[in-house]
Formats: sequence, C-alpha cells, structure tokens
Amino acid sequence: MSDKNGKKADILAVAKSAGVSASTVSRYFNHPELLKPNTRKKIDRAVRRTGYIRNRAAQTIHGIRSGTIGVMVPTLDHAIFAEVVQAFSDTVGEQGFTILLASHGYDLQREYEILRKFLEHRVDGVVLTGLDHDDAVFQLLDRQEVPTVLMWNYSATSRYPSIGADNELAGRIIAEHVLSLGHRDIACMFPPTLGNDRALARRETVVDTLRDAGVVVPEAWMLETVYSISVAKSDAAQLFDADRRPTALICGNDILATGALYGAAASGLSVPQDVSVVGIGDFKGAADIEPALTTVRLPARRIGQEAGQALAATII
Amino acid sequence: MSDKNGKKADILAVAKSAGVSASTVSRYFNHPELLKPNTRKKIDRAVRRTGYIRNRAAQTIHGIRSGTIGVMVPTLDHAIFAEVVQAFSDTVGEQGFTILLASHGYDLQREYEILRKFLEHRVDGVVLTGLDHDDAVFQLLDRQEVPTVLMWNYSATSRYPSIGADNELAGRIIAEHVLSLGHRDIACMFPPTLGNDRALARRETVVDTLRDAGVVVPEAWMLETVYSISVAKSDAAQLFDADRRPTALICGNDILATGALYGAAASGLSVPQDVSVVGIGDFKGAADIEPALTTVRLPARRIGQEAGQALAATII
DNA sequence: AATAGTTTTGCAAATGTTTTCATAAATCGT
DNA sequence: ACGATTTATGAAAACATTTGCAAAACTATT
Repeated sequence: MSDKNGKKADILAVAKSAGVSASTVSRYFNHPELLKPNTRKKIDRAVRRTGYIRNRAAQTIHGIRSGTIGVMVPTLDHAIFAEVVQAFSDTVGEQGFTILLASHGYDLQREYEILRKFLEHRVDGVVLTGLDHDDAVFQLLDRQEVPTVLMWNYSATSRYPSIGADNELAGRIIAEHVLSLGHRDIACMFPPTLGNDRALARRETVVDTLRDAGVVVPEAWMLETVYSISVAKSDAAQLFDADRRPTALICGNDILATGALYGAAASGLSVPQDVSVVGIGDFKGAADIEPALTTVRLPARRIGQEAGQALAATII
Repeated sequence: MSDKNGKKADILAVAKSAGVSASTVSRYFNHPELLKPNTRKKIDRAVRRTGYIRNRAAQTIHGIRSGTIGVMVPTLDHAIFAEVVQAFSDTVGEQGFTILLASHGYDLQREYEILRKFLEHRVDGVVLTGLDHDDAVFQLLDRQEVPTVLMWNYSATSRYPSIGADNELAGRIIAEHVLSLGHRDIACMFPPTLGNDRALARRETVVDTLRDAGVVVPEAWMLETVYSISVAKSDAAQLFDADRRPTALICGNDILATGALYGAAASGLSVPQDVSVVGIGDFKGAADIEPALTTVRLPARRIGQEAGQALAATII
C-alpha cells in the first residue's frame, strides 16, 4: 500500500509519486479547477497510494485559517451546557470548523489561561459563556483581534456580540407567575453566584420582582445550593420539614427544581397541592417529570446554533 | 503597549525588542535553563511589551507535539457522554493538552471524516467511543500510528486499548437482580442498537441471562425506544396500560428508566409495589429519583479519567 | 596574562505547505 | 504551419518556528 519509505507522506512524496511538482499537488487541494483533468487523476491516485493527509499546521503558518474555534464553557457536567456545545459544534462543523473545547469550572483565572492556549493554536474564533469575564480576557481578545461571541446571555451592551437568553426576563416571568398563583410565602433556591453572572442575574430579578409586589423572602428561605439533584433534594426536604414552610419554591435551574420535587415527595408533600415548585429551565426533560414541573425554558439548542452561525459568519 | 507596528508579534519581533536573536527567544520558551538569568529577564519584558503569543502551528511542523487530542463521542446530548468528556478533558488538560471535540451522531461514515480532520490537525492522540468502528477508521489509525484509546466499553480483545465498563457484566447483573426479586413477567426497553455496540451488548446479555433462567421476553415487551424521557414515558405508559402487563421493566439506560418511572406514575401504578423498574445506569441523579431507581451504575467520570491518563501516558 | 574549559548565544538549515512569477505546453485563428 | 493567446505547470520565496553547529563570551587554572 504505502510507498516503500517508512515516513509519513508529505506533499513532496505525493508529488514524486504522481510525477508532478509540489505546487501542483497543493493546487490539487486548493484550486483543483486549475488542473488538467488528467493531472488531477494522477494526483488522486498518488494521494491514495501514499495515504497522504494534509498538514493543517503547515497551512496555518501562512495565515490561512486554522479551521478551529475555541469554545469555553464553565463545565459540561450541566446537561444544558453540553446541549449548547453540541448544537454549536454541529452548526460550525457544517462549515468545516472543528472545535477546541475547554471548561474552566467557574475559575476566571483559568479562563484566561485557556484562552491563551486557544490563541496559541491560532483559533479562527472564540466563544465564551456568559457576559462577565476577567478584564485580562477582554484585553487579550481586543489585542489579538480574534472574532468572538459571548453566548448564553444576551445583552445589547455587552463588550462583544452576545447571543443568548435574557436572564432578567426569565427571572421576572417566573416570579410573576408564582405571584399570580397567589403565593406570598415564597422561598428561593439558587446555585452559588460567584463567577456565574447568569445565575446572579436571574436571582436578582426574581428577588426584585417579588419585592416590588411586596413579598420579602426571609433570609432562611434564600437557599444557596450547588448544582446537584441530591443536595437540592435534602436542602428542600429540610426547608419543607421546618415549622414554618413556604407555599412556593422558585429554583434557579431545573436540576435544583428536580431535586426540590423529590425533596417535597420525601417530606410527604404533594406538588402542586401542598407546595408549588417552579424552575428557570435548563433541562430538557422538565416537562416530562411527574408531577410536571413549571419552568421558563431556555432555548439551549437555539443559542448554540445562532452563536455558531454568527461566529462562522464573521470569520468567513 | 504593543510595539508600534500594527502586525501581530512573532518571535522575531520579540527578539528585536529584547536585543537578542530569534533562537534565544525560542530557547527562552523551550529550554529556559540554558539562558543567563539576565537575558531571560530581558526577553520576559520583551514578551510582555509585544504581547507575543507562541504559534503552535509553527512548532507542530517540526514534529513537535501539537498538544491536542481528538475526542469523538456519538453525541453530547446524553449527559453521560458529556460527563465522560468533562472528566477526560480535565485529566489531559493538566498535562497541557487541549481537546478537539466532535460528535458523529452514530454515523460511522461521519466518524471517518472527522477522524481525518483530527489527523489533518495532527492530534497527538485520539479517543473513540465504543469498540466497534468502520474498518476504514482502524486502517487510518494503524497507518498514521496515532496513539488511540477506545473508551466506554472494555474488552480484552479490542483492536486498540479499551477503557470502560464491561457492558456484558452490567447486563447480567441487572437481569439476575430482577430474577432474584422473583419476577417472571419481564419487559425490556432499550435504545436503538444500530451503530451502538454498548446498548447491543447490554441487551443481548440481559436477554440471554433471562433465557438461561427460563424466562422468555415476548416480542411485544421488547421495546426499542429512542433516548428521550418523554418518548420513554409514553412507551412505558402504553406498555403498562395493556391488558397483560409485566411486573418488571429493565431499561437500557437511565433516561429510559426515568421516563418509564414517570410512565408508571401516569398509568397509576406505584413503583416498586405494582411494578419494578430498573436501569443500567448512565445518569448521575438516578439514586435521588423518588421513588429511587435501582441501577447498575456506569462510572463515567472514572472512565474519562482513566482514558485520559492512559492516552497521555502513551503520548508522553 | 595566557590557556583550557565551560557556558551562552547566533547563524543557517530545516520543517510542510502556499503563492507569485515565470516558463512551457496547448489551443486558436488564420 | 505560424504566431498570438490562453492554460497548465514548476521553481523559488515566504511563513514562524526549532535545532545542530560553531563562534563568542565568560571562568577557572596555572
């Protein structure tokens, strides 16, 4: 099969094998219409014979696009981010891009390091999750002039183009929904907001909306719970087992809401008769949970797609 | 800040700015111990001043490692794969690798195309999901001699080193568990097995184990259900609403099991009194579901870690 | 102060490709 | 069959880096 010599084939090996020059082989890949059909065929055979695979690194140093996009998410352990990444990857994949993926685990310093790595690889574009980032990150992006999109949240005034949901709106909608059901004793369960502008935005709007309606959430009912069904379950159970318990619980994401639902069941309460549980929706399966969970659904798939389209468009 | 000229800094710009040669700057990054502390400092300053970022592409064409690993999964929409990827990425990230991620959506032809892309990028290693792949894929790997690990399933006789769970074992365990509870009327719900050797292995062992115990699953009780809570819910509800219904349902993964649980609830059956539902466990939250779901847990995180360690070890 | 030995640095070649420019080959009109 | 165009190909320079080798700059020893 492979040409005798052991080394992996480069463009010169192909050229030799086809009896043409390296330039012609290069053109075979990049401007095939310039070649005579006959030469094209010869090279085609030589490529097969040698098992040649183009070396993108060598192309990239000519300033040609690397064909990669750096994607940074806080974590893939939240199904919702995985979904966004999947949609993004599919979308840009159609245009021939491959994604470099990394997660920073809500550590802003690590985000900077990873971004540097991306840039070393000369990515053609970068996607970050959320609007807030270390200033060093923005400076690096400015300086390197790499096309960038911020996804997940939307804000008209973000420092780079942003594509995503309006978390304030989501927070307001869910709070108003709970109020409209007549609840006044309302508890909140949100993930830690440090380095997480999405959760922060939602929580603040919820609290503000409730306050505007004259409902104040007691300190003890403002739960900060990590993204985990089992932790949410036990936190919720504890909340519901207390002497005075809320009639509604607003959860910052659907994992928390799911856990809260199980917590209610474990405390012998039935939803929604004894207590209302609502979530700001991350999670695909929310609607199917029994009892059904009321959520504001965040369109993860659509966000990934649109971010992909937007970024690809600015690159090409 | 940046040196006057608008172009992005290359190693020569840094050299000029520091008053040394390009070779010395190169050594500053690759063999700093060879430099005089004083020159090191000069270059350090020059790097900051110019905002230089190394170009991995230029290094890679010298046969130096690209620092990337190609990771291929069927999809990220299944939380379980996202979890594996996260663990893998964290593990190899510590060793300085960045991952190129792509999903093939159970399409073997696409897997081949993506692998070629990976190789064009000169990845230092490749991870594929599952043991079965197109022969062209294996040939390409053989020929390019790129370190490869198959993850998710384990088999001692796999064509490349494999790291993962023993799906046959998992299938047998769950089947024996159900039998030991005294069930004889048993239904199965598995995902489509086309291009999915994991699910296939599990299903076959379950059926074989049951048959060995004298239990035959009727055709109508062998459900093939796509990975979706809502579809699983309605399929299960239909199964439970029939005239003759099974006393136990074995599910191929935890999404199906979760859906089945909701389906039972929707049919007015309580678990586990009226019907047993068990899963072969993918899903982190399984233990917290109320009522608790019995599952054979697949250690996704650990698989990702070990695959990462194994691959990194063969690369370095 | 001269010599030998060691450490630090620079020069130039090499890496695998693309691209510009020049040249050779093919095509066309007469 | 001839020159004039047009088309197809090759040679060489360019890209951003690393590295082997040799020169230069130090140190230590006498």
